[in-house]
Amino acid sequence: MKWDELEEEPCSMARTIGVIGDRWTLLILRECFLRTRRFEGFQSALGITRHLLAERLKKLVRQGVLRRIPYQESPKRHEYILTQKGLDLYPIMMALVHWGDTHMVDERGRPLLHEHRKCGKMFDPVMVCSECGEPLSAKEVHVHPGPGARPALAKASLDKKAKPKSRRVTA
Amino acid sequence: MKWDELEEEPCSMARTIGVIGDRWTLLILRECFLRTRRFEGFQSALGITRHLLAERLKKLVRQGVLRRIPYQESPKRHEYILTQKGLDLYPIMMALVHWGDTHMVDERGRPLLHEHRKCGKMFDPVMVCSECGEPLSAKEVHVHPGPGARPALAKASLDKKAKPKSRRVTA
DNA sequence: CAATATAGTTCTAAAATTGAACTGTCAAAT
DNA sequence: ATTTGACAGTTCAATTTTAGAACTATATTG
Repeated sequence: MKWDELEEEPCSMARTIGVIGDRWTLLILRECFLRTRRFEGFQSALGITRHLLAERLKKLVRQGVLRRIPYQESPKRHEYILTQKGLDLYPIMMALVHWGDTHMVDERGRPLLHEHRKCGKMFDPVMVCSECGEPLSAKEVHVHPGPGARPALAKASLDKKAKPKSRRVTA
Repeated sequence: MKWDELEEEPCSMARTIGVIGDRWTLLILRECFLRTRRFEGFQSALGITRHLLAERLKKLVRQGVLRRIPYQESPKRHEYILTQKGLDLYPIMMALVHWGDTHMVDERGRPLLHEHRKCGKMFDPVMVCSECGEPLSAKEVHVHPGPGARPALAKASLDKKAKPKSRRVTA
């Protein structure tokens, strides 16, 4: 499967993965949330090759996750800042950090603590139901096909002998 | 940077990315949450090459995200099911889906809807502060070094001439 | 006995990533 | 006036990963 195909899958998770689902992109986004804005900043913070960094930044701009804005003329220089679409990735970032905090810390404890400005306390992120406010767990959630679901495959038309070139990516 | 180095970074996000931060692994995990358990099931649902699938499943088992359990003798067959550590990835999955639902849907709408058993309603996942229950956004959160933080680099010891083989990955 | 199902392994070709050097503009230092 | 350094990339060969296809192995079904 090519990676641009991912974004056309009828699956929101696959589409998201098509945009941010690779290792360097996720690390670049971490830096964005830690207020890194410039090429050299990303490069020296991450040790990514300049080639890949340029490539990934270009893609994130194309996708509307980052905006490239000039911060000086002559020589023209730009910085990369999160758009609203990019800022909306925050829950994903926090979920990743929290899982690491829960399952991947060593004896020394957490590398970072998070303080919530509004209440002034150190906190963990909790994912809750928008309707009832209760914390979510996989077992309490049922999925239903939505309006954008792939139409159910007609079982009768599935010829066992046919060798499809690539199989579906969505359940 | 090698990928096993990621897991030793003093950054919970980098460590998490080291475990689940590649495209196929994320898609495999999506299938796990949709109740796929067997090799052929993953393969035909995803169209992943058998080689990579075997490799990724092995890694997820090694990391304690999946458990490999026999479901028949002769020929010995196993299925892959989520451990608690794996189930704890649920908020990450939901955050990915929700971002896609918000920013990547086409005219037809969402591919999947989610029903919360407890309250019976279709919902969106919302990330809130564990202490005050308010929804979180990047601007309201401040980070502090935790007990497992990398000790601050002594500025004086940074020799500009020294060419470090690989730069730090953590801010 | 041949075909099918399941869960892999092995191999080669193609694609992505690394590492290192190179380009170009401008400001500051010698 | 010339060299040095900061910044933001680009280019290219070598290595690593992934894709695609075929093959192995065990047991059941027709």
